[in-house]
Amino acid sequence: MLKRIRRSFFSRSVHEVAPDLIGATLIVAGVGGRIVEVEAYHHTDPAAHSFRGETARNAVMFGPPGYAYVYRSYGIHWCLNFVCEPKGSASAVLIRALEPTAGIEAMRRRRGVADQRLLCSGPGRLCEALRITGAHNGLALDRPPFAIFAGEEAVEVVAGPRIGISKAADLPWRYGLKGSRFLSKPFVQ
DNA sequence: TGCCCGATTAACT
DNA sequence: GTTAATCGGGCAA
Repeated sequence: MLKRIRRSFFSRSVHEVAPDLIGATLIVAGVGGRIVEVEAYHHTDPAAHSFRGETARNAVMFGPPGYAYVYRSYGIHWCLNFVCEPKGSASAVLIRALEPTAGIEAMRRRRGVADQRLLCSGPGRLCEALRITGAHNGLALDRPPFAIFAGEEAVEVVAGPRIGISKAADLPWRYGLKGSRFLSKPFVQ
């Protein structure tokens, strides 16, 4: 029986929410899969968008938890975050990879590739596969088109340094499902 | 106003 | 291993 995650799930520290999201299922308009990789971004962290204060782009991060923060990366891709902690904390979890479980044919059409491992293994790829754009910025995570379900069984979570950042690159705030073939990059031992 | 760089990806050599 | 695609934030002037 699938248990839907409510907005209150996100009103905790990103360091609790991030590993708890591994194994949960994210569905957007009927398409999605199991979350196998995330990264935590805290407002005291130089690598976080919210580190230098509120701007028009990151305003959603400064709002209440349980909402989607979507931003454009490298002018090309979209990246999806879940806002966490009490309002004003400006902390969020970046969703980096999914194991596709629902709407796989739709994902293949949108992504233009057949290999299931290339559909959602990366923050930009997963947004293209789920058709997430700036239009989703600020939407509640417990209302359509979003739906998030708790994992049905306990999973083994591994941690490591985050990817693609230059500041605070040593912090082990990337979390993944141990042994998953759908990670954007493997975790080093 | 102009310049640099980034929570990326795919297509190169 | 390297590079282009391409946009907005942040900072210097």
